[in-house]
Amino acid sequence: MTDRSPAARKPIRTAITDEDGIDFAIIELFFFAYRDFTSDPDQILADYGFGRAHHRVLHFVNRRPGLTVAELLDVLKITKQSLARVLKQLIDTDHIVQLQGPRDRRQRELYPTARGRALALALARPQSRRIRAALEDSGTNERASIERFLEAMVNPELRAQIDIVPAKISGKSHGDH
Amino acid sequence: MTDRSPAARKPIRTAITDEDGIDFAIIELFFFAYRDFTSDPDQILADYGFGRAHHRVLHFVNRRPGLTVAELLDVLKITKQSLARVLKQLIDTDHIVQLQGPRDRRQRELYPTARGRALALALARPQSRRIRAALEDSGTNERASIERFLEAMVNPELRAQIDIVPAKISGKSHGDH
DNA sequence: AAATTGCGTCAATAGTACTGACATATTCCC
DNA sequence: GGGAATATGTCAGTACTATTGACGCAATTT
Repeated sequence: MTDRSPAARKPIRTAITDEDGIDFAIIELFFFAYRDFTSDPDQILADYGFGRAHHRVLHFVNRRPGLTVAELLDVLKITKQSLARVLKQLIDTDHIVQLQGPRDRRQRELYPTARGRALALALARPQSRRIRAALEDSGTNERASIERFLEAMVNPELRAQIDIVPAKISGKSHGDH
Repeated sequence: MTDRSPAARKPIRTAITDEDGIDFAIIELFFFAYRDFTSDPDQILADYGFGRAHHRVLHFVNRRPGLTVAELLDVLKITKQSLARVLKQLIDTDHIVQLQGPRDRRQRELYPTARGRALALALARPQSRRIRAALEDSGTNERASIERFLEAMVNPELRAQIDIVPAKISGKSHGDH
């Protein structure tokens, strides 16, 4: 089946373009943007012996204090076993604590400690700086359109995960500005 | 030094907000958007026994036909040894060919084959569809502002890597001659 | 009482990355 | 010409993140 003839190995010397209406420009920009976006916290995490997995857990536990292990697995889309090691390390280092669920005592509600909150903020700070700078650089007054675009990039079924977050929903939920 | 007292493990029950001016909304949206953005090609790659690493190599070899191994390593920011396995598989399956450099015969110029070109397109198609849909959904007529934002998110020193690409400006570049 | 659920853990495996070391061919430079 | 530097390939060892499968325990549900 596989064509091993020399012809099949002829090199194509022209660059792929936006033929077929494929948006390579944004595809590639998205790759580079995300690569650099995650590189900031990666540097900090290395000091703790943590990886990106720890960051994600820390982030969501801070964003939705009291979420259960099952809920966390659902958001991260990883397996229980993958989470286990990472979560254990974060608990052992007092970044996260588990509390028995009030209604269902089988559940473990996850909360950040002061230390976990501090680390989450430290990790988010350079990312936020980068975003702010990008919004200014690009002259994008329209922060809202960036937000809408990113949200529209998420699978519709999964958009629920986003809206769980407090801030966003009622446009201006008290608390900050 | 580590405070192991009970006080240090007190749970924080309030969600982290945009306190300190941290832009959690976009941080999180970026995470979800990229997660789903990469999930499309991941599905296709699985059929070939390939992973995300193969996708990246394939993409850049198609984008910049004739780039050398060293240049590819620089763009991907991985080590030679990491690239080796992936590249070997792509060559063995006739997705990519190596040609001896014309000026410097130590160099190996990398080119896609017809098959490699086809796979790159197949992988990009769903991503491009998602982008197109997101631009329409979000009513963002201003595709340019999304592009500017993403570009501004990239480390300035590394923006050169982006601009190497032909397409963008004179829609009809010939790659080489 | 029995079945189910939420969580934790053990064992085995895989994919992707890393560092270090070394071989080969080629080119550069004195 | 000959040595140094360069471009690539490869071998060995390690680490991290992820996977699946299986099992145990406690609590809840039926």
